[in-house]
Amino acid sequence: MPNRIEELEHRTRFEPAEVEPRITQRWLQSGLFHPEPQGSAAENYSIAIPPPNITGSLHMGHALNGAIQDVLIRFNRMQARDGTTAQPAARTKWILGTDHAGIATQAQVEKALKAEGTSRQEIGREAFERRVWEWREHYGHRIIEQFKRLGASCDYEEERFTLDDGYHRAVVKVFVDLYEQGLIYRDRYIVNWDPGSRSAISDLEVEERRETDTLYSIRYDLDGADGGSVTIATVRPETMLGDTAVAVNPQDQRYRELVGRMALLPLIGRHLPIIADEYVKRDFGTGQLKVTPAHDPNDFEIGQRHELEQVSVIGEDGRMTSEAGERFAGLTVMQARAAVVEALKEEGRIVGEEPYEHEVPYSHRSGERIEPLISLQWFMRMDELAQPAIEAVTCGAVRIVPDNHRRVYLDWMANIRPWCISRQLWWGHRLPVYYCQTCNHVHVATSAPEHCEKCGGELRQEEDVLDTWFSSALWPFATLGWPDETPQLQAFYPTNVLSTARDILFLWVARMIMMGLRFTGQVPFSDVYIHTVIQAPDGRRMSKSLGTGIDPLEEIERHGADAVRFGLLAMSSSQDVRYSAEKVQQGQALANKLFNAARFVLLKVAEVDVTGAGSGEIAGESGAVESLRSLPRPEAVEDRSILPRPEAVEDRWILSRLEQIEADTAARIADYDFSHAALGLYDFVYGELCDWYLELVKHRLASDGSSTSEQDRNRLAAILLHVLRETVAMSHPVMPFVTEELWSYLGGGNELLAGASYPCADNSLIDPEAEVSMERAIEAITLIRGWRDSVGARPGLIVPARLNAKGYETTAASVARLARLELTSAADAPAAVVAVPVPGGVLEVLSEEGLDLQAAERRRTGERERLEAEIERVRAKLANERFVAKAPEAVVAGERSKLAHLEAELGAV
RNA sequence: GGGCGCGUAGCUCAGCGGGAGAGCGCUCGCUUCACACGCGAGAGGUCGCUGGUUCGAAACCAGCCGUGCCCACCA
Repeated sequence: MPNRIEELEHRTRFEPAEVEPRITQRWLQSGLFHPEPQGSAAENYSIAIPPPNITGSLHMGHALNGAIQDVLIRFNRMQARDGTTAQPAARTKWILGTDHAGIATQAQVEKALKAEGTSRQEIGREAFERRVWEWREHYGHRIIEQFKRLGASCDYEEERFTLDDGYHRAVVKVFVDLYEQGLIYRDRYIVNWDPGSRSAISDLEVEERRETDTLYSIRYDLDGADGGSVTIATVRPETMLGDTAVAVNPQDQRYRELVGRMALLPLIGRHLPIIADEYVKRDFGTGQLKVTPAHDPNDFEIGQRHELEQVSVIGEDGRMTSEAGERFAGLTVMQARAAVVEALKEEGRIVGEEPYEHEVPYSHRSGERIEPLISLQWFMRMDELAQPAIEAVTCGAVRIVPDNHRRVYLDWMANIRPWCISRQLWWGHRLPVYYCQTCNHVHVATSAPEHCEKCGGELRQEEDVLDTWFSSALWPFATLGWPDETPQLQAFYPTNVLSTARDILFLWVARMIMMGLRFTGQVPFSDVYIHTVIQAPDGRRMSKSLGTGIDPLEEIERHGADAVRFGLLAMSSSQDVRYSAEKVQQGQALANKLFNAARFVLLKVAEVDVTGAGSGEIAGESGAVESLRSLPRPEAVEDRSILPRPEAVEDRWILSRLEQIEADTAARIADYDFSHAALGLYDFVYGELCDWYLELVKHRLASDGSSTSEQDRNRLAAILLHVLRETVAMSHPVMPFVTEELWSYLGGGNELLAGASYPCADNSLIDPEAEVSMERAIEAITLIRGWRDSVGARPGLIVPARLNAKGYETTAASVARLARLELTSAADAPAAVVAVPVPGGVLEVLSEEGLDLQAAERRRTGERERLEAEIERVRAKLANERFVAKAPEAVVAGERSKLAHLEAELGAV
């Protein structure tokens, strides 16, 4: 041990690049991340990672969410290993895997093929699929490696893939079951057609862009001898070739007479019935609308209501079809638009043109403009699935954090629409649907039937694959072996929390809840945590295409994984936040500070140890240091011998602060308040432990031994080691690498910190019989003065805490201000002292318990009493007639709801 | 159009009923034997605007302005 500590002498900095790979190795070899499936999900803790795309590379969102989940996982793993409980250790598992990402992956491989001068059509489906699998073998694990660099403690030994064999079985079973239950069906429907990928894509993959186009007003003549015309407005004149009606609002007096007559479609000459439909807005344009059921979703619905013909003039390749007429067939949509306008102008039919700004749909994936088209697709009916998923959230079986997203979820679910689940791709789960080549009979089955059950004819499997989100929706249970009742499923399903960004709340989260309930009868997770979105430093969205992305891996390279984790967690406060390199820097500084504080203590303590003495009174037979090292944790803490001498106020103070920060950090992590958890650690380590406590205590460790007894030095060494160990252990979920490294010196064994137990706040260290009294505080001041004088430091401020006229306790800072006004040197300090300065001019109040007053108050009264006091206050306010009469309705209502809230909280305590 | 955020020091953000704060940046001074990824001392703010509630508002309420995100079928 001494040798190892000596080597610290020269490591004056924490070097992530040197430490991280070494630590990662140890973790991976330890098997700590791979729990055996035992016990029930209620006893265990699990998180299913949002599976990154195999095409993906770690971006800021992954890094943040990775850090968040890892904090939860590590924190809970450390809870689970708490040796103080008699129960068998619970298991903690972070379920890992990747998503096959249909469109994105296919696009990647197609790009590669193109570079080789070929195409998927050319090589055929089978060869193409082989190519994609090869691609996946090569590149598909990159992102997993990147998660390792982040320090993410996933179960790397059981990596799943949304397209592996077992997973496919789950997907097929779900499809077949839902088909048999009548929820999956085939229909002609207008879909968002992406000409780029030649596939239908979901509403959720459509991105609207604001563009300025021309709004044309076009005159259509009426059929009949009496002349007359209607004027319609459109930004897409090319679609008029597919018009099959003209519509007006039924309430529109102006056009009563027109309904039932016919208009003539210019250029084509088709007869268009004039119909009345509520959809038409009377005040837009002329209030006369052209209806193109085949190329506009709204018109499609109007068409359904009025049984209109559907004329498709745009094909799946994004070009005009023969239905558009010889003149236009084969043109691209934009070419056709110009040609149609020109033709109409020749006929003098354009009666108005104005610039018009509107939203134009683009494919999220291919970037091409969406063409709404009619095609034959597979759909899933959602209303029946949605109902239980709505109840799960309203009754609290699934808790959405922060809860303002609840309403968004519920609103969306209440208005849910059928889901188009088929995609015209080659990469994905091919639908388990088989068509008879002879009689067209449709078979849906888990395994391919040999012949048509009706006519015995040849069968051919559906070409389409399922929307990627179909398989993702099964993630939390399909990864654990469902539909088999595996031990994994039993031990880890349902999972505890799903952490994700809010943009896939519907795309993914809602669907997992629906599928989980339908197929397992249980919610897939009890909490949904919606994390912050990190924007680029300039406030724009971080995106590769905008060039605003910041690569987290580069940041890790530069500052270390701990620093990046700390920074991201510290940033994750509100809904959107800008990336702040400074927070990462702050994290780096903290890692280094912690490292050096530990180094200092270890080197000093080693000296103390060498002097060897130690007395039985302190900590058993040998010196405090040795005994502390060898003792397992709980005993060490409960060993009263490490309690400080009553007069050592600063010891009592740091120990009580330690207990407080432990309680706070644990509570913050449990509350998903990661930024305060991280920043709280920073404040403690910097502001209290290093700036203040270590500075105060230095002279007591001085090796010349002039000012302190050997006994005190031993005792102090024990306290220092204790504080340091707990601080390091407590910081581990946020900064796993430095802390693991330090644990190899502090841990007293070969145990990894990742597998150790989380320190729990322990009030036994705050001995009620040894409260810091006024007299003792004075002694503390004497001590501090002595130290200050000995190092020649400037006089600090030493002031009393006091109550103001109203009886409120003043805060530390207000005391500071008072002190600054009234005192200029320590010599003027009043005799009764309960507050002391810390470097930098900030004051920390030492109460009679040696703590800050609020914390002391909390401990004294307890949570229940605090709530009761709060409730009493609010009740009194509501009982005040003047208040109720004069305050705005909303204020009173606010107080009432606050009261209700507090009462509920009290009930929960 | 609806919903949800955010506007506090030059920058990024805490604070959310009684003191205007942190990190970074800036100025000055430190080879103080854990740490220059450090230590000490400073400068810097009508807490977006207007009203209201209150003994007291950066914080609570209303309205406005600015800004960002999500959802939505207005041709």
